[in-house]
Amino acid sequence: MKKIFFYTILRFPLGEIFLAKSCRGLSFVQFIKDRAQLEKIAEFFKEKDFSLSLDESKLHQEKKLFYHYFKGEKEDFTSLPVDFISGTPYQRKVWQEARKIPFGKTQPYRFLAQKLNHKGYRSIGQALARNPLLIVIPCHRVLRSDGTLGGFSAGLELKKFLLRLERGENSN
DNA sequence: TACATAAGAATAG
DNA sequence: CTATTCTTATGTA
Repeated sequence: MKKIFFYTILRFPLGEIFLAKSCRGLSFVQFIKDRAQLEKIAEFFKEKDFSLSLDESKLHQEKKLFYHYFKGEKEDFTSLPVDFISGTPYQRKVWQEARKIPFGKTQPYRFLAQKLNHKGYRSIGQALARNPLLIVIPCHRVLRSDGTLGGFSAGLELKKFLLRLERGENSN
């Protein structure tokens, strides 16, 4: 029996975002850079033998949250049910820890490492780079210890945009 | 099993 | 600023 996912695509100032959820919760949130990105996503679901079905109505709640968020309103995604469809146990631990970073705050990678009791800071970055739930898992709020941004899988521009948004400096 | 890689950090020069 | 070293999960062979 194939697992079924409902998806929709929503617009925001920098482009489009792909949302997918299962019956258990939100599973996938990705920035769409171009058409190739969409095909990669479709392939990912195909390889996992998951079926995708366009259904906006089933994602009504999530869409509302994102629209509010992009208007600069303080939104809290922590109570939203999620359903991880990828990731090792370690990665999921890092993701769950990262979700707890509140709106508008930033933390160094070290902060997450300390919570997990080790010094392999780089593996934290590796885990966040595979974050399947953009924004819901706020990896854009994780910076380097010296205050520089570090990296971002969906592009540093997006990371900067999200940080400005949360500081209410979304004028540029 | 062995080795290279990664969105880091601390330190020395 | 750059170079070096430490660290650890992960992917590849």
